[in-house]
Parts: sequence; C-alpha cells; structure tokens
Amino acid sequence: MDVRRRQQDRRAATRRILVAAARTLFAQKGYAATSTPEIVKAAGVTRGALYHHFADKQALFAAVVEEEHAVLALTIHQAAEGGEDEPGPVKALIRGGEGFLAAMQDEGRRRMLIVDAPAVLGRAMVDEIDARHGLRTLVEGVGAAIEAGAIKDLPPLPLAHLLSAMFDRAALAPADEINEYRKVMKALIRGLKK
Amino acid sequence: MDVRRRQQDRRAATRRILVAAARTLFAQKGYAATSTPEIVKAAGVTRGALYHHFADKQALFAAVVEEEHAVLALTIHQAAEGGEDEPGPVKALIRGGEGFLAAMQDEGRRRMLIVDAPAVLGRAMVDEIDARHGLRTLVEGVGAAIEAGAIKDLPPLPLAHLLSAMFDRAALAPADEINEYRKVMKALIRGLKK
DNA sequence: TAACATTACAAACATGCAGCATGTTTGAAT
DNA sequence: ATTCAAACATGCTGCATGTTTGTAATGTTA
Repeated sequence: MDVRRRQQDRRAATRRILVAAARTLFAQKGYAATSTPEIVKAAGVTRGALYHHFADKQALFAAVVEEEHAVLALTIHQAAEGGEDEPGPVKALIRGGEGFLAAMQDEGRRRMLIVDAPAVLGRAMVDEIDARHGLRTLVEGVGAAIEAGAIKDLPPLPLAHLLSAMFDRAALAPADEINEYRKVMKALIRGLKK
Repeated sequence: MDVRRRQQDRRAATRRILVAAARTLFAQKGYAATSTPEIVKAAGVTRGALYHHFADKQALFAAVVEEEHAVLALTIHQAAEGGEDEPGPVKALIRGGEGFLAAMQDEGRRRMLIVDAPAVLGRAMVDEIDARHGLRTLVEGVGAAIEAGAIKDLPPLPLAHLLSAMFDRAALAPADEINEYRKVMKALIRGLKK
C-alpha cells in the first residue's frame, strides 16, 4: 500500500474540506455574511487553495448547493423506501412532499437551497441544478400520475415547478404552522385528480 | 407663502430621490452588484445623505421593496377595476393571479421582490411587508371564497401563502412558457372547488 | 434679533473583503 | 537526479461598507 498521498487524493481532500467548511458556515450565517477568510480558516487552508480549486466565492457556493441538493434527494429517496406498499401515483406525490418537508427541517439547508441560492446563483443555474436532482424525480412522479390518468392532463414540467415552489414555501413556514401547510398541500394535490 | 423649503420637504425630497435612484439600480443589477457610491451618484447626493436617512444599505433596500410592493398592489387593484361584472370568488382568484402575472412582467420588479428580497431582508421581513400589501388582499379573496362555500374549507393564510408562492414561481417562468403555467395555475385553483 | 440648538447633509477615515499575481513546495515522469 | 507541472501559500490592490467628524441650513427661544 502507498503511504504517500497521491495528487488526486490530495486534491480531492482539499476540495472536500473546503466544501464542508463552506457548507457549515453558509448554513449558519448565510452566503453574504460568510467571508472567504473565515471559510479557509475553518478548513485549515489558505485562500490560495480556495481560488485554486474554485473560480470565485460564488463557484464554491455552487458546489455546496449542488452537493446539498444531491444529499437532499438521496435522503428523500431513502425515506421513501420505507413504505413499500406500492401506493397510487397521487399518494406517491403526497408522500414525496412529506419526505421533502421532513428533510427540510434543517434551517441551514433551507437558507442555502431556498433563500440564498436563487439570489446568489440566479434562477437559471438553480433550475439547472434542481433539474438534476429533486425536480427531476418530481417531474417523473407528475408524469407518471398523468399517464396513469390519475390526475388532470397538464404539462408536467410547469406543474412540477409550481408544486416545487409550494413545497419550498411550506418548508419555510413557521414550525407551528407546518401542519396546516401540509393539509393545504394535500388538498391542492388531491384537487388535481380527475 | 414661503419660498424657503421647509425641513420636512427637504428631507422628503432627498429621501425620495435616494429611493428612486436605488430602485433603478437595484432593478437593473440586483442588490449585491449595486454599490452605495453608485446609488448616491445617480441620486446626486453623497453617501453622508444616504446614511443620514437610512441605517444601512439593507434599510434602503427595504424602503425600495416596501414602495414597490405598494405600487404593485395598486397596479393590480386598478387592473381589476376593469371587469365589473362581479365574478364568483374562484374566478376572482384566477383574475387576481392574472393581474399579478401581468404586473410582474417587469424584470427588475421580479428580481427585487422575488429573488433578492428574501435573501437580503429575510423571509420574516418580506412576509411582514407582503402582509401589508398583496398577500393581504389574497387572504381576503381566499377567505371570501371559503365563506361563500365555493372552495374547500382550508386555513386561509397558509393557502394564500402557497398560492402566492405559486404565482411567484410562475412569474419567474421563461416568457414562452408562461401560458402553460397559467393553465396549470387555473387547474390547481379550480381543483380547490368543492 | 441674537444666541443657541437641531437637523441635513458633506467629506474624510477606518476596516475588511474579493480577486489576482507571484512565490514556494510537493509529486510525478523520465 | 533532473525536470516539469500541479497544488498550494503569501502578499498586494482596489473597492465597498459603515462610522466619525466637520459644516451649512433651518428652527427655536429669550
């Protein structure tokens, strides 16, 4: 075995530690209030390393958001594994929403993905990222429901976007009102039935 | 009559010109990319004046957002004056949404109210501001529809929030897809009928 | 109306950050 | 062992924010 760190390992390790440190700080204090000196101090590297790996602060944030989206999608997917009783497509949509809301209980995650990301990266890039993760499965779920004839025949992508927007807002709701939001969301989705 | 400008007038005039200049720049380039030297240069005053009238850059932005929300609400209200055929409460909701989308055709307005405001001011303050303007009328519209028994009995405020989130996302949709979004929105609202 | 007080700004200052340019170390290839 | 490139580290520059200090205009009181 090779005790020496290879270049690739070294590179990957530095990148990982940077993204991890950045994630913590961005989650705690938001993008604007987090400085790059702060990040590199937490990561135990210098700003030179940061700007060697990322074009700028925004690119680092994009990497964090990308990863967070991936983790989020995985979390929701795993949670969905539980109920293996093959529910109808509408019920599946509702369950997916529940999983999303549960995974979104993390304040920092909400801040980064819903509040900061659109302002910092722009809607276009956020859409791109989301299209690779959560939104993709939502579009599939909606499409399945439509093809099964379970809900009205509507363009899947806009519908998925609108549902996604509603889930986002519900996730941002005050903790003590979240159950009301859940109820309303269910009603809205059920209203799509034929 | 008094040719001299009173303090109040002077104060109000400076404040107005600052907010106006800020609005233009925030709308064009976004909050982060707009500097205070830029703003005061456009306004024809110095940064001293800005920091005399506003606690910080964020407070100035809050003033701009507040005003923009007021103008937006007025615009929608005036547009709604047109069709005086007393539509049902559900149709009224749909028409309100149409009015919102029409008023949101302005790119700068979208950027400030939907993208930047939540990140810069935080959800809490945005909700406060919105509660004084657009959201208020939406809650009333929803409440009216519920009391009239036209739609399902659901908590009005969460429902209004979710609808508002939907409208926001629709407003951000690519221009060539907006009609599809309109269709889906209509379907979602109609699905609320009993 | 004269002296004083307050408001509304202007100008200069202090601090901190982002991005880049240049230097140094580490690793790999020959 | 030498050479070269990648992976960092260090230092510098310009700029933005917020604060402090100074000044002129306005308002108030004796």
